[in-house]
Amino acid sequence: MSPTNNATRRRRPTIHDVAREAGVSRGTVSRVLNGGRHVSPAAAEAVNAAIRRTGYVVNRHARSLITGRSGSVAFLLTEPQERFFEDPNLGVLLRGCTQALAAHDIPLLLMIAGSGAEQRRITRYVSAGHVDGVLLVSSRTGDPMAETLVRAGLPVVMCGRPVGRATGLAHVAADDRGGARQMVRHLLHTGRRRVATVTGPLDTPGGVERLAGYREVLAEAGLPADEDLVETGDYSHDGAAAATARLLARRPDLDALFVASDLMARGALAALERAGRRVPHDVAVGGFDDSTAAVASRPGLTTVRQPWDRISSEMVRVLLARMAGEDTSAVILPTELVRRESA
Amino acid sequence: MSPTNNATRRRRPTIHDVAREAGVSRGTVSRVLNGGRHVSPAAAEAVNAAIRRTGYVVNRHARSLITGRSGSVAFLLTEPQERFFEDPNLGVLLRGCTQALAAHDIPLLLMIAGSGAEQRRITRYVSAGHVDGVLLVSSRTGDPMAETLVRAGLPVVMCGRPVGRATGLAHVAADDRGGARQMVRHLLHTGRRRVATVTGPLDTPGGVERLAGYREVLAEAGLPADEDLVETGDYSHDGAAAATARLLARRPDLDALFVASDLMARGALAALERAGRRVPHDVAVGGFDDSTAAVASRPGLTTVRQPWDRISSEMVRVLLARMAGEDTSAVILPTELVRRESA
DNA sequence: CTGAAAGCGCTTACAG
DNA sequence: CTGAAAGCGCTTACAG
Repeated sequence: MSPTNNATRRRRPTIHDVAREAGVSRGTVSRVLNGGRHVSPAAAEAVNAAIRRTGYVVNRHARSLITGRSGSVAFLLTEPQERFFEDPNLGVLLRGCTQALAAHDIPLLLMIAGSGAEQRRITRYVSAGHVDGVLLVSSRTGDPMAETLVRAGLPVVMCGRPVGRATGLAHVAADDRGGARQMVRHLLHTGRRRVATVTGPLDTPGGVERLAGYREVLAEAGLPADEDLVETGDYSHDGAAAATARLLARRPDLDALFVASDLMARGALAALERAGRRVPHDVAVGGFDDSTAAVASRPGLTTVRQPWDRISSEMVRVLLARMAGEDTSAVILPTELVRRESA
Repeated sequence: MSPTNNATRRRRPTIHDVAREAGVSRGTVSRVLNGGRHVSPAAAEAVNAAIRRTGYVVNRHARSLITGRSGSVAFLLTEPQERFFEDPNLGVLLRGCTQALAAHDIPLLLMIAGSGAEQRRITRYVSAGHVDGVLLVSSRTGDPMAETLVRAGLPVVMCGRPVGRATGLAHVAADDRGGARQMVRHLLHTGRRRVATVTGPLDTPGGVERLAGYREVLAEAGLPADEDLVETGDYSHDGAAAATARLLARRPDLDALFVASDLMARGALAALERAGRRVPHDVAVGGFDDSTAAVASRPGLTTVRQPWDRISSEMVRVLLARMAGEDTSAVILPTELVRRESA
């Protein structure tokens, strides 16, 4: 049938071969494999030697069948597909999670739930016990999958603070509000007083929290709340350019602009250039993310770094803890202001 | 032990429950599950109804244990980690493969082999039969994993033409040479005669093939081969900027530049701007990829589109064919010239 | 077309 | 500490 699959490959050694080779029972081999409790040093030694000689590798399917655990974890993305093109953080996150799991010898299943049909298919698959836990990435609120998975009894850890229904979902996030505060405070320190903002979508944690941080700092500085200085963006380059143009139309005197992502900040820079504003001379611009877009930007973008490498490793740590029955909940990680030319 | 894992979840129905419910034997249920050969319509009907009533979902571990197939596929990346940051095509490819496999209900395991230790770990895992096939992405030549996996009897499909030892490895690739030919021909059509190029690394197919296309077209046009017009880049923004500066130093009169990737073309544009050259007036610039970088670039980048969505679907199609024992080999897909302002 | 039975490779109480 | 045995949930010849 499948020449490459079966005929070619020779039979792999089983636990039985190892037991015979080591002169012990299969039970003893299994005990060595699973931590070596209740095994004499001599027996353990003999088994390990036999494993080396035979090249034995455990058959995970057999193990899973009896333990009821799959030994794998899902990285579930419930995003409109464009994010994969646009958001470089996603790649960093995915890589970080893959490698953190690899250190525990746990494979990562990548699942992308765009359409409703895909969501149902994945829910079925995951609920059937094919993975032991889920790393969930979905910026939008009201994502029905989070609740579904939790109700199915699956350990779930989200990336980012869940907006909307406060399910007490475990999550790992950067301190969005604190990061926004750092940036706006910096803009005020450079002497700006008419600080506008282009927010993220207000059904995303980044949208809500960064706007909140912006408002807090302005209020603390005794500056009036002015809704003319606030525009909502959609995390896209062009959307932010349009939002910036609207801000300039309403408030031609604005002297600083806090944009809730680097990609959007690039759009804002383009709009400012078209409007003849010099950056940072006329308008100081601050972004968020410290993505490659921030470095490549001209002028270089002053921005807020999110600790993506730590976010991924913490997500894995929390998920493994939950899979072991512990009840860790939220982890919030600090951000860092990165100064370049734009502000 | 694990409250979220076991206690909470109730026992899932097995094939035995379905058989009892349908009033048939477990063998018959299994036959219905596996295509319904040798099953009477009445029995199939009863089984399907019972599956619906019980909410039965097959236990893949049990199935795998007996069939010897895992029902999953690996997406294996053997890249220096930066590519995940820099190359947006990778995300598109990964998403495309995930979804093409999902249509066949085949989960994708993401594996990233950076270090040698990781390569060995993954080789062991994969060779142990934990996946049925491998989608391999590694632009560098001489990747030892490809050969190792093939020798282990695993169906493998590479993304991009394998450079170096011609193992007759199955692969899917864009027509790099043809794409380069389209671009250089276009530059000549606009009246340019001193066409320089920044290549990709010459141990990558994109580096080798796009350079070959460039040379072919110049030769066909009767232009002299001039090695002063050729610089090797490293697929990075800054590397390409430096390469462009070297070209300008050697050949200040160059009037066109073919850059082997959009990201590098951005670097080239920056270098040209620093040197006071206007694009396209003084120097026409062409990129490769049609990535988001091409759209965001100012001026908009004329480039060559690679059909990434088709590449991913073809990779999956060829891999599934190989897993079924068929012997498909290479698929080369056509590229398309995308005209914007830079050339 | 269908049932009874063997067996995939492992883990885990249960005795000793 | 260790072995013998049961059993996880399926698939697949083998008879009928």
